[in-house]
Amino acid sequence: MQRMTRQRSAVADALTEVEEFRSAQQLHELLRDRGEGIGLATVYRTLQSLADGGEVDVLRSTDGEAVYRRCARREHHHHLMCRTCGRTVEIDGPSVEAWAAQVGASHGFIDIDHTMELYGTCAACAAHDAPTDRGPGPHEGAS
Amino acid sequence: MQRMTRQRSAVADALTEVEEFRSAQQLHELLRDRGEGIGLATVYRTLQSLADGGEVDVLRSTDGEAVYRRCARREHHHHLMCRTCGRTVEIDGPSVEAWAAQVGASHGFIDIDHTMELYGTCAACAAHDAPTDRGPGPHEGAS
DNA sequence: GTAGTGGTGAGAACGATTGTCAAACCGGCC
DNA sequence: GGCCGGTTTGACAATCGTTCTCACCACTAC
Repeated sequence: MQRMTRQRSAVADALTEVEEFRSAQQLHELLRDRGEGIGLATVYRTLQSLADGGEVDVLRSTDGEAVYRRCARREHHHHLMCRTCGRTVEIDGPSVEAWAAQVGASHGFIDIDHTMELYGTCAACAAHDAPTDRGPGPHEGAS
Repeated sequence: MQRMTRQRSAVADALTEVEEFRSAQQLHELLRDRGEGIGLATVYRTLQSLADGGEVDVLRSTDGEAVYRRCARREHHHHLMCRTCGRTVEIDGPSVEAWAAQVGASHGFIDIDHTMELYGTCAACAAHDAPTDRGPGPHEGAS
């Protein structure tokens, strides 16, 4: 149960090469451009099964699109993403885990889980922007 | 610019009463049930403008649906939500803010922003479940 | 070779959200 | 109070990401 097909390894390979989060549609387009004959539905299915198996991380971009990435580490970790170029850095948040569990417990909650992502502007992108005028970005409302 | 119409205040009122995160569709249904004649598009538009004005917090449920909530505090804060009943607690994360800024800076990122939500099972729901057998829940993959 | 099982892909279906546009409405002005 | 012009509304179409359907293909065991 779970064969390694041409399409499946193509998706896995693409994810390994690409270091950033990509949407299913982007990956599909990338694979088609590369000459891989692969259907969109297959890309979705494959990504989903990879995600189920913990092979890739999934998260939702702010506009609700699911984006996927193969991460170097399999343990729980977080990401710091450049909001301009999309460059991503994997980071640890040891204190966050502990803090989350503690806050949860203090409110009587158990089985605490959490999601957390950092966004910023990386050094390279900050340099490209007019250094004099970069108003307060569109800070997301929630959380 | 920005009139106070019947529909607009209906949405605002509904959000004030409901203490939990609700999707636009849920709010629309709630208002229709209540007898308010209001269109779905209007609910979306109103929620969006309320969110733009910082009147309500928006976040994405794990299945990509946008959910809205009027929060007691307007400053930045986080949420601890029961994954069973949806009950939500607003929490501070002072250490998180500092940690995020520090981690970002150490990677050369500026203008650090973050999203973070906690999920758990509240005491009431934990009690309702068979206390003997509640396997490890469907822990989300990412983050 | 043949049957069985799982994978694939084109397109339809679906659900959330946004765009369209004429009609209703709000608020200030007379 | 009544009028006027821009704003908001709402039914519906359109869009977009994602999932479903189903006939067909690939691989394995016999």
